[in-house]
Amino acid sequence: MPDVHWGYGFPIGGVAATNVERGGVVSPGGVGFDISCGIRLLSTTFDEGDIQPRLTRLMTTLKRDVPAGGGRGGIWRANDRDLRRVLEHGARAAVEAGYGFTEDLERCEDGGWLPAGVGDAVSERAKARGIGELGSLGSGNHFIELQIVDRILDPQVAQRFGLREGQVTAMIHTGSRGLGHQICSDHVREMLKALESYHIELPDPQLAAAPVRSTHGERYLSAMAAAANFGRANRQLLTWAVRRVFEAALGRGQISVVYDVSHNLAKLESHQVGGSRVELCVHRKGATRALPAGHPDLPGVYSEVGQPVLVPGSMGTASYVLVGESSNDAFFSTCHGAGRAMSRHAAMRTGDGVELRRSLQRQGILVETRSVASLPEESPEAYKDVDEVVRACEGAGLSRPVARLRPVGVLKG
DNA sequence: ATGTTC
Repeated sequence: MPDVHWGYGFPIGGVAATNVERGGVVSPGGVGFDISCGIRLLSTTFDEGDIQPRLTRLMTTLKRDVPAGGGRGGIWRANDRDLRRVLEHGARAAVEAGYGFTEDLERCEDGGWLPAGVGDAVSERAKARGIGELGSLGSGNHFIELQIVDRILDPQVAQRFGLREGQVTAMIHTGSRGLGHQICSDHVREMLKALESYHIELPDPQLAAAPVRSTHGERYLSAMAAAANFGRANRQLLTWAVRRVFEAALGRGQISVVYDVSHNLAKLESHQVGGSRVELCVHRKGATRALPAGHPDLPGVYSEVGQPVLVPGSMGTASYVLVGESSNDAFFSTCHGAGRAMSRHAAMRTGDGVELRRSLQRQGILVETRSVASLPEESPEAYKDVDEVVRACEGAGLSRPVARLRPVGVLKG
């Protein structure tokens, strides 16, 4: 994908499909450490004029109510049984516990959950790291952003997505936190020990892999599904927090899910390859699934137009909503964001966090964070131009732009 | 991305 950059084992912005029936492998490095990291977009019944006078209050409350940064707890004080339900049922478990509505799930990839039996493929350590982080933002490039629909590029599709010019939206970017990270580490280690038994030779241990149809492959995929469920429940819990914050600041209004989609996941999918249907294990790492109109896996509400694709820019630049295209020849995948142009280390040398925050504020973007000092890691300078990335995807026939969103408030981890 | 090195 055009937002490609260096990553662990596989690049971020990469799509790799393996043929399951012919011994194709699954590789944790092809998914990434932050399993099921992804974006959820919320539409609101509010307009820019409704939130501008209360923006400071909205952002302060959001910062107060959303645990962010490392090890700061989660919204849901979950017990072992709650965690188990989350690992097995994802966003559905969060909704059943009162953190949202059944309608939310309809507008999530996979209905918000993948079937996952939680055996010993999810280690006790992974569960211990996850239980206190249910409903937390994390750090790095994770954020909650309040945006204004700046431009509608495809009116018909935008209408179906529930988007109109001047409308307030909220974008949530987070993943599976320490739990997903631990699952990735655990399974890379397990697979490395088993390489010889599968006759796999690798140029680099970061490419650790096992056949999809093998003990190690199946164990990873079931743990990965549990982590994906955690990530989706996490975004559902943050949705609940956003709804509460809006209600406290602005009173009654409606906040709906536009879509929720992962950009770090491997999925078993059926695709047309060389004239026949084959079962593939499609790894998307920093790449977003983008189903075209008419695809059977789409929820009914989007079946006629195609899947919403949620593409965040960098902090302080626009984000996009795209839609899947039938001309997509990348196993129905497209970009996932602007993509880094600088390493975190190089980005830290571009300037001072306090100054960056001030400069964004001058552009009408209120930034709240617990760590101003690390803000330059996420400086817009450190990222590619999202408008160009989106154009490249359109030119390649991967996806088509539907709406451009401009930020007014950002909560960073 | 991450109890930023088990």
